Amino acid sequence: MSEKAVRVRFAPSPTGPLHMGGVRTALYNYLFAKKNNGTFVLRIEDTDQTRFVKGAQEYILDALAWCGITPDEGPGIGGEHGPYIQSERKDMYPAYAEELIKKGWAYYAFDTSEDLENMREQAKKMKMPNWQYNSITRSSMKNSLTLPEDEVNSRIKNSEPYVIRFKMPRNQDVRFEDIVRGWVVVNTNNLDDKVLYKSDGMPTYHLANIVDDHTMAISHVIRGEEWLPSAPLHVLLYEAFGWEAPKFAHLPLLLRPDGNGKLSKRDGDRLGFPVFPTNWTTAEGELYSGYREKGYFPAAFINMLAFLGWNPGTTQELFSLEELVAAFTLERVSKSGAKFDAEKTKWYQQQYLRATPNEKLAEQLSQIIDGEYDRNYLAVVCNLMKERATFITDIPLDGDYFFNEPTEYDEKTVHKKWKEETTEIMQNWCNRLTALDPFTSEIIEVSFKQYLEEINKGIGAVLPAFRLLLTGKAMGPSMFEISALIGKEESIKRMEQGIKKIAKLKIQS
RNA sequence: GCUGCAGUAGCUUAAAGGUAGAGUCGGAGUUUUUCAAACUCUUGGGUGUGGGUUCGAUUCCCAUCUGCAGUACCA
Repeated sequence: MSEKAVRVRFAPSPTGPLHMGGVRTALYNYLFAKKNNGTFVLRIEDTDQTRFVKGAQEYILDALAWCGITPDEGPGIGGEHGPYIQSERKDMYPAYAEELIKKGWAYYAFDTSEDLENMREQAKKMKMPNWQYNSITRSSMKNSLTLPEDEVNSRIKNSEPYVIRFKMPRNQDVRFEDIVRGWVVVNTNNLDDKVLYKSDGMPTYHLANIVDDHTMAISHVIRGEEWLPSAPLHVLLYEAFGWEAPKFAHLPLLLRPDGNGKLSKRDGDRLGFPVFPTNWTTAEGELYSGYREKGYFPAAFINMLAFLGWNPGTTQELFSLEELVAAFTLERVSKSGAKFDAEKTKWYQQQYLRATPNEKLAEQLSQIIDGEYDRNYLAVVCNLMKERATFITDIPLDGDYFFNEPTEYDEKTVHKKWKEETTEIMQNWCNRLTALDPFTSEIIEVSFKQYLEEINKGIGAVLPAFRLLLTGKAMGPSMFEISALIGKEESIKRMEQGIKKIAKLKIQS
C-alpha cells in the first residue's frame, strides 16, 4: 500500500447557506485530515451558474469559522493547488474533456434539451418511464458517434451548442470499496451517458470533481450518501484518465426528527430548531435561524454533529474538537441514516454551559444584559444559575432578580404559600436579617434555621415566601446565596416592599 | 419502474457468531429547603418480517416488507 499524504476536501456549492448536514460532512473531513496529519481543503463548486446565490460563499466560510473547522487550503486562504473556486478553473476543463474523446471514452452530443425532453415523453407513453441516454439509445441520437465526421466538425466550427457525454461501457461490473459501506458493485447497464461538459462552457460536477480531486492530489473523498449512485461513474472516469482513484467514504444521511426523509432546510423552523449553523436571510427576506444566534456554543454544536453518524465505541459523549480528532475513524461511521434529535442537542449545549468557567460566562453575560455590573458579581450569578440553564440568555431571563427587583409575584405561590400569618413571619424574619453581620449565606442559613425552630415551622412553609419576596418566583437556586449576593440592604428593601405588595394582592383576591 | 443504501428501546446508538448494553427523553424516589436544579433508582427492546446455515445469529445466506437516496446540460 502506498502511503500517500492524506488530503481531503469539502466541496459545497454556493447555492445557499450551508446546511448542518454539510457542516457534518465538513467536520468529518476535517477530523479525518487532522487525525492523519493531513490537509483539509475547501473547494467551491460553482459550475452551475444558474443556481449561484449571492453571499453563499461568504456564508460557508463564516459558518465553518464559527464551528472552528478551518480549512488549510481554500478560497481566501490560499494553497499550492489553487484556485479553489471551480469557475476560476474553467479554462482547464475542456482539455480533459477532449482527452476523453480522443481516448474513446466520450463523445460530442448535439441533442437539445427539447430533443431529450421529447424523447423522454415518448418513452413514457410507450410505458418506459425511465428513458436514458446510454449505450443503446445513443445510436439513435445526434452525436459524434452517429453523425458523419465532417458534419460533426462543421457543427462545432459553426459554434452549434453541444455537450460532451461519457461513453458508458456496456454490461460491465464496476466495483469499488467504500470505507463506510464495504464493496459496492454496480453494472454499467444501469448507468447512463452522463453529461461531462455543458453547452455553456462549464463542466458538470462529474468531470470537475474528478479533475479537481486529481489535480489537488485528494487522497480520500468523504461525502454524503446522495453521491453513492454516481460513484461508479467517477470510478470509471479515473480509469478513463488512467489516474489512481482516491478512497471513497459515503456518509449516512441526516434524517428529519419527525417521520422519514432527509433533513431539509424547512424542517428546522417548522419544528422549532435550527438547521443552519448561523442565521441566513434569503434575498426575499425570509429568515432561517442558526445555532449561533439561538445561543448554542460552537463546541456543543460540533459535538452533537459528530455523533450523528459516528460514535467512539465507548460511553463517552462529551468531546472537545481535539478529542474528536484523536478518537475519530471512518471505520466507526455508521451506514444507516442518523435521525436528528433537537432535545439531545439541547442537552449537549447544557453540558457545555455547565462546563464553562464562571468568569468566561460572566464575560459573555455582560454583553447581553443592560447596565454595568461587577464582573465578580456576574460570575457568582452564573455559578448559581448555570445548573438550571441551557443557554446564557436563560440566566438573565430566569434570574432577572439579580438585576432588578421583582415587579410581580408568582401567582400560584402567593396563593398556596402565603398564609395569613406569613406577613408577620416575614416581617420578623426581615428584622432578623437586619441584625446579621457579616451578611453571608452561611450565617443567613443558620439564622433562618434557628428562626424556624423558634416559631416551630418547617422549611417548606416559610422558604417559598422568602423566595417570593426577593425574587418573585417559585423556584431558583439557594435563597441564602441569592440573599447574600444581592446584599443586606437590597434584601431588606425587597422584603419590606414585597410584604406590602403581597398584602395588597391578598386583599384583592 | 429501475439502481443503490439502510432497518437494534420514542430518539442517538453499542455489541465485528457467544447472557442485547449505554446516553437522552419519560417515570418514580430522596434531600425534615421550596424548585423545572442536584442525587438515586427505574419502565421500556429480543434486533422490520419470514425462512435457512450453525451447538448458538443483531451479526452470515435467501426471500419479502418498509424507508431513504439517485435516476437533470443540479451539485
